[in-house]
Amino acid sequence: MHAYRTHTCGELRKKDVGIRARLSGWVNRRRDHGGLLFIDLRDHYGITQCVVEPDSPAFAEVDKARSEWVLTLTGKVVARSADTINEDMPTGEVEIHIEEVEVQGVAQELPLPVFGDLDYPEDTRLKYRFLDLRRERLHRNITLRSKVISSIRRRMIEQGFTEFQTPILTASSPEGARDFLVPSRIHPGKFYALPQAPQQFKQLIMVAGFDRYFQIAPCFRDEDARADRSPGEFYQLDLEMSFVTQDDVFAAVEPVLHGVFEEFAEGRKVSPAPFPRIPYDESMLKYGVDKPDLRNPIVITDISGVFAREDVAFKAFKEKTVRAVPAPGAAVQPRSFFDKMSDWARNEMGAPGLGYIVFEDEGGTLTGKGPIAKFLPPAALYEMAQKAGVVAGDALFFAADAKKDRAAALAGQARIRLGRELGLIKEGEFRFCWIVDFPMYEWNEDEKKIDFSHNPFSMPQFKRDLFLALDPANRDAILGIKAYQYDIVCNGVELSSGAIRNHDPDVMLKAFEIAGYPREETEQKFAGMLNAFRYGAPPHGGTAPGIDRIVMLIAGVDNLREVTMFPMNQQAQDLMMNAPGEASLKQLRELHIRVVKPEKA
RNA sequence: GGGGGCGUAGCUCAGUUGGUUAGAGUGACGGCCUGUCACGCCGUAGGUCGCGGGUUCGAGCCCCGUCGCUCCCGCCA
Repeated sequence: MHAYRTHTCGELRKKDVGIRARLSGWVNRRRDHGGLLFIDLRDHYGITQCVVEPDSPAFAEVDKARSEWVLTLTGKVVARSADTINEDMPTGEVEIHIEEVEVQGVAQELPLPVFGDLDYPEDTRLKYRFLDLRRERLHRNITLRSKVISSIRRRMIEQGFTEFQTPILTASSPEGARDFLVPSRIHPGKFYALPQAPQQFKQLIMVAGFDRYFQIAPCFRDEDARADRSPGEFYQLDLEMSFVTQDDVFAAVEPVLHGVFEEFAEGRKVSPAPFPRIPYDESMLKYGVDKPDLRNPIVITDISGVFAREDVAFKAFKEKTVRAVPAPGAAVQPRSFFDKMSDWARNEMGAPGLGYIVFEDEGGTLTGKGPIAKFLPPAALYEMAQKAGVVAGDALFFAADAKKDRAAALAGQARIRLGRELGLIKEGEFRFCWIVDFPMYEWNEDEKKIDFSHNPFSMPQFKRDLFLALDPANRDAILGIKAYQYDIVCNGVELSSGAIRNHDPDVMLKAFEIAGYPREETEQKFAGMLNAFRYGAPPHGGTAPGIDRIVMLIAGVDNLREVTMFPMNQQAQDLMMNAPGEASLKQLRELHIRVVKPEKA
């Protein structure tokens, strides 16, 4: 008989009755009936009830065992009597009558109980991650993550993609985030950077003549954490293809994402391919964000024109961008509902307020109620209702600002909030969309200069010779340029961004020049890639959906730590391994590093 | 860097307007119990109320500072 087990703890069934079996696992639960002692033994696969009676030679030893001790139990598999069958357990029709026991590992009193489904403080969970991971929910999530990744990998390979590894110790990659640096021992004063993404490598893979590359790629960015953004490191499904248009990339990615979500949907609805394509400008207008949650039925409208009418006396909104956010059925809400929205806009959004009108039906005519309504004659009210698509019983909230972007953003946040507060968001659905035609550049008001608005390696949607001839001072023309740049969004979560890349060295130098980088600097900073592009570069493009966020959506959790095996805390510390830690003087000397601690304020 | 929330037994939490010896559940320990599956019953131990200072006759509670965690803003295209 095997030293540790003949079966797993999730394996034994009625058909096994009569055999002698050996199980190893953790004591999930101990129930002492004096003359009779039950041990629920748990391993990765499941739980099996084991029983020992006082006349068994093993009784005294089993009696000592406590929660989370590791035991090897040997005994006969016995059918439970009809009245003791546990239908909630897969192994509930049988139990083991313990004849032998071996203690493999004892456990101290637990700082974090494994049994039960209570919530525990994050620092306790992180410090004792190995205990937290034993618990059913986390154990299931991490297993799910693995299944999702193998499903992705299988689907990518089926579509003709090939997986390659790219370096972890590399040069700084220009994704815009802060780099993690690794000092070089051999080259004093020089540093490797951990890749923020394998961006340049995957483009070089295309230049190298490979096609359809993918990788479940670790990415490193030294930026502060959020619930859906781990500090330091995360994984992307990184992919790149040659000789493709934007539509080809979409057509390659859609079946993978749709397939994976469908595979683990468990009854939830998944957008069929092709996913809707929404231009960036349209998304900013209708949803006020570039990552709309399409489960939310609210659509924002621009009604600046209504407040500009001569017969509208409400001066505060004149000459401003006014966006209307419908609140379907909100007429029945108490006054406090509207006050709370306004408080929220003031306190959290830094807005002067959030005006509103409640639409009602009075004898067949549409009327408006609320502080602003009296400034609008019936004709203006009617025009507004028409434009915003509201009827009697609905309300309209107004986001107004002299700056278009700020009005859009406030409206977008109000839309999200109203959707939640009014219970309008349909659960049990995965609604995908592509956001396309991102602007290539944006105006940096602080530094009074033109910046790349997203990925600097995207191909501008502009005729080559006209682009090369652009005057960098022609701000209007430049800010109007769109890029072949796209995001994929699911339920308001940005899963990835991607682009058709700029593979033309002249266009690339020009693109950087417009953003204020002299040619020499671009040449030097991206020497590897620019150089490669001068020896025959294919048109190529790709994208990189975030693995962690995909698993979060599928697992239905709102924190990355629920789907990450060994996460760090918000301060980017590993409380279990005590990382980051100090380096010894010897290590520092070898690396030619001296530590200068910040002065305490 | 900034803002909100939290910090009381090993663990999860309660603790009224500032007022006697800070409680419960769970876990631990001891006892009883032969069919439980969150077993049940009885008992015992377990507390620097995050830390420091202040107000007060009196502080877990109020004030100031500080530390830790968390969520958000900045940042991350």
